[in-house]
Amino acid sequence: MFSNIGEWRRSVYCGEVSTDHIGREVTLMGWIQRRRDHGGLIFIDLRDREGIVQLVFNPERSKDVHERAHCLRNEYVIAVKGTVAKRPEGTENPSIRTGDVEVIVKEFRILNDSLQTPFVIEDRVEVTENLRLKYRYLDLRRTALQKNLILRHRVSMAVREFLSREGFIEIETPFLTKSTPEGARDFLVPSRLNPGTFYALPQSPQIFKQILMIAGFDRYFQIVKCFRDEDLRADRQPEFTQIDLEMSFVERDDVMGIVEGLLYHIFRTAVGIDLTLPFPRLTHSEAMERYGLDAPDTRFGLELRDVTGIVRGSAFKVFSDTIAKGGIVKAINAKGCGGFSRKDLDELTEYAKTFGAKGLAWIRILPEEWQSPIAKFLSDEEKRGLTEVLKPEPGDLILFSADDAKTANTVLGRIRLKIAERLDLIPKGGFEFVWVTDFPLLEYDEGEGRFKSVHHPFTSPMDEDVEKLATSPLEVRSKAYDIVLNGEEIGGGSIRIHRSDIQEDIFRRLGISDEEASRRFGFLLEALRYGTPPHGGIALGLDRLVAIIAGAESIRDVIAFPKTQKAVCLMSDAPSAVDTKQLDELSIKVIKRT
RNA sequence: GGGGCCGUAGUUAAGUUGGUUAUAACGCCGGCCUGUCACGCCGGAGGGCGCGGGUUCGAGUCCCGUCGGCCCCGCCA
Repeated sequence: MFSNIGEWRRSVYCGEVSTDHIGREVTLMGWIQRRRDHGGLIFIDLRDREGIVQLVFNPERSKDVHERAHCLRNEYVIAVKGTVAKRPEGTENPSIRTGDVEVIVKEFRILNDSLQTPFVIEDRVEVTENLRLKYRYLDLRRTALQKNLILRHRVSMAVREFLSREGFIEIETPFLTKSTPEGARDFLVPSRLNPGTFYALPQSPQIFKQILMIAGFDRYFQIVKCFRDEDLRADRQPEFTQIDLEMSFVERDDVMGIVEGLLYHIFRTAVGIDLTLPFPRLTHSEAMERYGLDAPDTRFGLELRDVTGIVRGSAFKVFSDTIAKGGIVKAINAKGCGGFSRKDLDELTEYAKTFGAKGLAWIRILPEEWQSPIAKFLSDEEKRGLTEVLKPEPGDLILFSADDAKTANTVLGRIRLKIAERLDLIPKGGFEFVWVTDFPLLEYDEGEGRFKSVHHPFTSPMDEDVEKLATSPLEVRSKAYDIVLNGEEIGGGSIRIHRSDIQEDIFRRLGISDEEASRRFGFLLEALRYGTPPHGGIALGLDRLVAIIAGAESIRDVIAFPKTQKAVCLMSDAPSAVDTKQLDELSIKVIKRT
């Protein structure tokens, strides 16, 4: 039954057979997508990477070939020789690219059969994700995923083209590297040759790329896997890919300019869209004030308003007490949401609570009155103030969050997104970029009782804020910048500290002792003393970028072999236990925990 | 560490206040069919409801536990 391909070689991809081939003999190799057996005529859709084409087995052409075609089933792999013909008038299929032609089969070889697949290989067939992940090789046969991975390839090519042209040199950095104390949890790799010691997989090539700048490469880039052992999300995998780059003798605008050029080139060549440059910029505090989040979705309005000044002395104690304690009150006018039911509002409140809100105050704007549990506490003056700021009209819904600034903003920022989703305010198919700049350098970690870097400890403070490091460290801004696309952070970078004295000072302020700093980062601190040029860079999340371009819900749909939320590969069943012998060689003993 | 949703033929789903033999569509198998393309028509096979307990005369339906998938909070310099 089976044949080898022998001397047969593909002459054209199934999806590329066109009217140009009419009358010519072609050789195709592919998978059987579907069989339509009319008893007489048999039609088979043959699929390969580029698409499908209809094969015709006609008993009048060859009784033998037609006879043999009866045993063909879905996902069998066959090679076909036949003549391309224009389809008879009226039988064209405009829904496929090859729909004007068909291949009259003269001869075919069955290269392999297939079990019945656990699910049908078709985009419109919805299958649960665990099944898709277990049979990833079948899932990847579907055109949607093939398209995504081909898009990903085109984006990668565009990156290499553009950055090479701009003088960036692609240099590989080690995967077996050193654990760093700050940041995410490391994946560790035991060293057999050095029992009891471990490499860490890189969370990013950060230090290596800085050292490449010290080494004088001037411009570096890499499309590189990074590893972080943290919990997964729709947009987070334990291993993910960064477009990593670093430049010497630059300031912030130079890096941002290169990234804008890079994204322009990516969208131009891989997507066919001309972006408008430059991208708008927001400072971090502006983003927080107007959108409540440091990754604002600027595709729609519905901006947050600060009403702290209006309700400072309010009889509604939740407002006035919060403000008295240093908090703020933010409000949003959800246009046209006045019809939200009590249940809707309760659900919204529950949602708000997941982000730390204690509650969510609301006012329904009716033609004659403001309907709300808090309306009776609001003075006429407060109502006037709110009216001026929020411009409420009958049918609107006003929502408030009162809390410390960060919580109040976050809560209402999330509510803003929820409302926009519900009101269908988010334009489909668009790409809105925005830079977020002027991040604080440090934040205070209550849990650990120390300062932490907002970006990373190598980020340079703003020159004009350096002296505030000693007096009011939380007010020091950094030379960090994030690039946000459609409300998702797709990259972040900064100008780095290029002086060892400042770097040591920052480590001290982060509560990292000189001893620890030298143990963990000693090689960097030493390198910084040997003529380090000013430098900075950025890393873009390739998975996220491609996912957004592809319109994918999750980055799993743009990664060939992704892991589940428990970081398991359902296809290969990694991670798994290993032989005691392997552990012995590594001087590792597994402790069972109850 | 926590919250929510989900798990029923190969697949996707339905399954009433617990009550005869667990439904449907697609897929699969067989037959018929020379212009279909989500081909059509006829016929057929296929599951005991993720797993383990419990309540009950009786459990996909209720309870407890457990495993797995997804979304989210924390976490992700």
